[in-house]
Amino acid sequence: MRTGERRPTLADVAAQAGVSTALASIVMREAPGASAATRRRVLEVAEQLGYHPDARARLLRSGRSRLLGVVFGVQHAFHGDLVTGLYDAAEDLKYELTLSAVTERRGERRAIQALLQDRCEALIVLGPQSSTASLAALSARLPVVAVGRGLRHRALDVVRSDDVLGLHLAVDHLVALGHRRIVHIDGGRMPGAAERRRGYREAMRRHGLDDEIRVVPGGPTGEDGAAAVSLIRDLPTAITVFNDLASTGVLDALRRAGVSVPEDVSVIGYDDSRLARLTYLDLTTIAQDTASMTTLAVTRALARIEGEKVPQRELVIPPHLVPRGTTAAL
Amino acid sequence: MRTGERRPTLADVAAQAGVSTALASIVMREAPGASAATRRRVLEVAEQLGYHPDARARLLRSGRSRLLGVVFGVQHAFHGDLVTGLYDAAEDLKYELTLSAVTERRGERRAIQALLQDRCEALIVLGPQSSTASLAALSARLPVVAVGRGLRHRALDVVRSDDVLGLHLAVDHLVALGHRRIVHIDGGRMPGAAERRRGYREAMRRHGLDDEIRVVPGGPTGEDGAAAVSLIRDLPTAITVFNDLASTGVLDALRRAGVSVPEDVSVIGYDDSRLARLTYLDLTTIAQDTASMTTLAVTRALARIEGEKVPQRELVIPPHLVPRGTTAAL
DNA sequence: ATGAAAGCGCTAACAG
DNA sequence: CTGTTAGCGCTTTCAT
Repeated sequence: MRTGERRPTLADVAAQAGVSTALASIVMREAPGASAATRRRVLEVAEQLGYHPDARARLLRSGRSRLLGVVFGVQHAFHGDLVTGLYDAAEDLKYELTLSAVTERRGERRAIQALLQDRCEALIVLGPQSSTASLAALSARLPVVAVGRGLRHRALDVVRSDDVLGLHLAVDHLVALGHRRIVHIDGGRMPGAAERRRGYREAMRRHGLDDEIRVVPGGPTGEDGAAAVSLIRDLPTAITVFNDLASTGVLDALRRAGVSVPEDVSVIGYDDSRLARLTYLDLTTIAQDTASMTTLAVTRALARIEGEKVPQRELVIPPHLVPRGTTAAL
Repeated sequence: MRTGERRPTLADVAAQAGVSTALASIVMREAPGASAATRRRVLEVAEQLGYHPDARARLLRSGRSRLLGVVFGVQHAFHGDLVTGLYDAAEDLKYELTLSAVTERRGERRAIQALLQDRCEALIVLGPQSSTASLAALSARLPVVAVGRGLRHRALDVVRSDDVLGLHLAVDHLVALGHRRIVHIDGGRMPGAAERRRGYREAMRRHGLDDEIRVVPGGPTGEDGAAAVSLIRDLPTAITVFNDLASTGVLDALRRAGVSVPEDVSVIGYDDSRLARLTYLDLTTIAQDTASMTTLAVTRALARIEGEKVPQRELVIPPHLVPRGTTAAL
């Protein structure tokens, strides 16, 4: 189906339009310095020949790639939201995004390697798994922005959600509804778990509920949530859970135990994932502000590329509560 | 943190190692024609200098990009599985994958455009949304493989799952368990819905259950599934549902109605999504063979690039049943 | 086994 | 406004 001929080059277009390649180049990249007539003619020929500029040659010559590398987990629903936001944020800036996925068999190291070969000018790593040290080493080569995980290193920019605040919001909401006996189901060693745990404890204390503090070991999966429920000694009136997925396990375990939500027990998740939005789950949850996070990540990457001075390496974005059907007044 | 110096080029490595760039090039791309000693020395210097080959220059010179463009929906969980499979399939071939995401605000057209500028040699489009005509037009420029949606056009390669067979398997499974009164909840106008509907009807007839055929209008979402349940007149003993997500709605609606699964009613979903695998859902479902689909998609793309003759434009992969906890003998 | 030279498709100086 | 010249960093003949 394909024509055997090679694809047209700028030289072809130029020749066909009867101008030099330099002039054709000016037209193609909409640079000033070509007459309207020429401009029209070149564009016409380009269209007719089906010419598409060769991004690689272009970038090779201009010395810069104008590429922002994004490392993301392709199985990770939340990363999908972030990638969407990143595209939006990069939209009008004259930078392109290039994606490199982390899969079960393709580690973060390989994903990053591919991006380096593409000569990206900065890296935005979603939920980085590499060691702080190795990312910091990378940052000697190009700016690295970590999103969603709080790495502490002077060479790394970090954009993350304020997980401590997230649990403050959750507990405040429950207390406002009259709850006092509130249990937190923990996320173990997952990124963010420590902060959420701390946020829970702080908020409980702030409300004078020191004696009610109960942290039950859990994890990130539905099973973890379900298992955690069975560890709870006397049923509280409300539960804050590490994330939405674990919450679904919690909801299911409660239901099996004959406990109604939110009549008997209120439940709050974390992430505002698609799961939480399912109408029949209708999970009250804490939403991370992906729009702000992605915009800031891109802005920060560009600032580093341009060599601007930036005041702080870490940007902490406040999340917000999304009240839905799994929380109710006592 | 970054050193101000430009990144090392092959010439730097060559000079430092005391060889020509040509020789250094041979070493870097593991081509034959360099002594072990040279090889070692060059590699050593490269490592020490932190040299990374410039993919763009490399490809520019060699005239080919050895790039396979992949268009995928970043929000689409199933696409995540496919992308993972594609990376695996491309692993040992000397082609690289380059991803371009479709988001709510970044249409398939833009995603494809970016890939064209990257000089991909073939396009693999997951769940294409563009018109058959526009994809066919594209295929005049480079091979296009559509995955997961059955486009019928002589210029397009298609790799998809056999949805008709999928529902045969579902119905057969239920019949083997003693079910006869089996309802199908439909997917409306979604890709694959028509085939699944047809597969249901065919299988029912094959089992002599013509009189039991009941197709209830539904859709792809959880809500659709829940709504469909309320449309069912007299409760059957089993339900086949368009997909897993809708199945969760079905399960929830049944539960609310006091119907136990699988004791009273068996339910089968479709996709074997992560949802289905959640232990507390434990949904019996039909799994698409993503490994085969992705392997074949890559193989086919390469065959087209190499200009091989291929017997058929459409590859239909059989799915398989994943028996779990939502189906039981009558 | 190694090196010299040419050039991939394009853009950036500089001339005119 | 337009053309000429020189590469970007690499691979590929073709010599040696």
